[in-house]
Amino acid sequence: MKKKTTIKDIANVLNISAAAVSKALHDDSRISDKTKKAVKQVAKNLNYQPNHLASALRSGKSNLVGVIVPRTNSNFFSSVIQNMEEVLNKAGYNIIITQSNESYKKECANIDTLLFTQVDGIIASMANETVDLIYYEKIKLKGIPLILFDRGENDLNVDYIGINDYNSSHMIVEHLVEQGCKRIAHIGGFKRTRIFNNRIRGYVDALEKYNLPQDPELLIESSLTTEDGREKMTELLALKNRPDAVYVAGDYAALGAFQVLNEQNIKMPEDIALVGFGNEAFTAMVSPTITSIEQHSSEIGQQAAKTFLKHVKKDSFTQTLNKIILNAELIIRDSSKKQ
Amino acid sequence: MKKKTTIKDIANVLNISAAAVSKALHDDSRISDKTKKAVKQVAKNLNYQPNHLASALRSGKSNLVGVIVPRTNSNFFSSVIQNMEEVLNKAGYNIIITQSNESYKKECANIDTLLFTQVDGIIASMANETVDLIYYEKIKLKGIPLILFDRGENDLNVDYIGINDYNSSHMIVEHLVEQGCKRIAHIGGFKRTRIFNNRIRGYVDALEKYNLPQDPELLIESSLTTEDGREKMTELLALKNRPDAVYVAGDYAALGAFQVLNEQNIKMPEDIALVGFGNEAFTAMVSPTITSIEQHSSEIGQQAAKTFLKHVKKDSFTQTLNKIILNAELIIRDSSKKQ
DNA sequence: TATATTTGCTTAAACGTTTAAGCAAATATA
DNA sequence: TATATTTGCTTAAACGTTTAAGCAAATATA
Repeated sequence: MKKKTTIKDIANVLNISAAAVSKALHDDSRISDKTKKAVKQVAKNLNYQPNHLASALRSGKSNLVGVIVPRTNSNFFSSVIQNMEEVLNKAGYNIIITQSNESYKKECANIDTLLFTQVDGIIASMANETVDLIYYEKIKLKGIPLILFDRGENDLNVDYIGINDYNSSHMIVEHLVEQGCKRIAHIGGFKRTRIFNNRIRGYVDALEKYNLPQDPELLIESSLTTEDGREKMTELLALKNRPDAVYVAGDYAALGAFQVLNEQNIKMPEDIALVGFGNEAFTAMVSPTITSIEQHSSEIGQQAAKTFLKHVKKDSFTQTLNKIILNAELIIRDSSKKQ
Repeated sequence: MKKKTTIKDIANVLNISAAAVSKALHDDSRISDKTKKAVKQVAKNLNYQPNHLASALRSGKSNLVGVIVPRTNSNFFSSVIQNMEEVLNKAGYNIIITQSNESYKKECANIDTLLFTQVDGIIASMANETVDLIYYEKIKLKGIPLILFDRGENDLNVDYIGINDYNSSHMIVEHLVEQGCKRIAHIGGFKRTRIFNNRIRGYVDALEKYNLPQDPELLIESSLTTEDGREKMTELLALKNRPDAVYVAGDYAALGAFQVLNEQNIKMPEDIALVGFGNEAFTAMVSPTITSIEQHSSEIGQQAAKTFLKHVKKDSFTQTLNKIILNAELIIRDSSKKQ
């Protein structure tokens, strides 16, 4: 537990100033190659590790990017994070991952933590619960870039990267119509969340387009947990006039619905066709496999990181609503394919 | 993007020294209640946010704990992290999560990042690839606590929290014997990794105990990816004398094995009984559901956090091999239950 | 009432960097 | 050869805290 090597230790060895050492380590053009070489050699010999806190304090840059996700325990988010990290690492940034567990309170605490840690920017996807944007406004007020992905809000007027939810719903309904389905139900998220509202709008408009019945019984909002999926599917099965297809706006809820159908020996897709959203790994594992929407998580992660880097490159920037909308892909599997 | 409020701003408003403000905010006993109240009120009014970098630099404590996991995208690790976080947050610590993606190189980079960020300690689970412990020695040299969980190494002589892998294997073999299985194969991890070695030893010793054949063909080492599971199961099926049970040392590999069995229409458990390890969510989702081992992730997370806190509470500590071994639980499901 | 202790602050330095300003020596330009 | 520019450093201050040391006033103790 010996004392750490500092820039001053190096300076003492070489009989030069600490400032010169700092500049040499940063390859400043005003330092001779000879000195640079010597400094780097001594730094190595003494096992010098720069003190990140000190440099961050002095320069006002922490080279840390904060990430907030509802949970890391999902393919989508972990893949987004992995790709984001790759791009940011190359640019010299490290990331701090925090999870909100879909709780507004935890999300606020995470924002405080990240601001407290003096991150240079925040990339976030909002919790389901989040309605009040005051904590996100705090980030903007701090003057650091805020980038949202997947779950974002137009009202914040910041960069957003996501898929075309409205079109995705269209694709799903279209696919189900092609399979011969006539009564298509939708277990959606809450309308107050923009992406779920878009999925609902897409669903409704697509029904209209294909002249299908728009029974209010068939459109249900929920938090899209697995438990919600079970519950809402049970409700749908209790209807006098059952649906012949169910489109669930999230894979975890789709899994709940899937379990209920299996338990009640209702055949997919013959009796009821099922479609999820998110292309979680388990959709390809269960039997029958579940049709779902691939959201291009790697692309989203990369774009989010690049957007952040674009902001920090300029020394001044103004946050505006700037959306990057990717097209999603429908992965057709057994739960909806009637051949 | 107005300038940030500092302790000095508060001091100026109240006409006291910055030191007094700092002490008031930390409820120092030598500051009057009146001053404390006034300071806190002004802090609130000016929307003061403490500068974490400055306090960390001065006090030598960052109140940050680094976490390294092979991946966050697994129930086990995300649950460990969640529980760890809860305990640490309560004690005033925040965590920085990094993932190695099972890569030794990435793991080393993560260690550097965390040390660079001046974390007060590191809690880690090693990548499958990791053999060389030099980077972990770096952490010890820095004098900050290092705590390992799940995938650890005795040679490092640090705290470790994990389950009893040897006993778990015993439980599994015992269960399979009870189901009438006679030729039990094991798709294990690499022997060089301590936990997988223990699982292999447990498997071998249990076979001996129950007088079952110890055919070298039936013991296979791998990286335990889903792809490995597919491959190794295919190898086992190609044997002249097939096994009637397969115990896979990881759920992801078990899933690969499961897929091959399903594709070849081999009935579980009648033809071949299957057991995984880790109790990942999907083991309860697939059909038939897969028997697995629950590792008590929440307990592991809490214990790891508490162990860290125990270390930082004392101002000096010596790292020694100190193991907390929890008992795992066998979750019996359809893939191995012959009634 | 005289001395000791406690209370409630202040002063000043420090944590390890970075950076603006400046200066002497070396080199380039007229 | 005289002046201008460049090179290669140094000095000093700063980032925003915390903390050891100290001091006057208030309070407690003998």
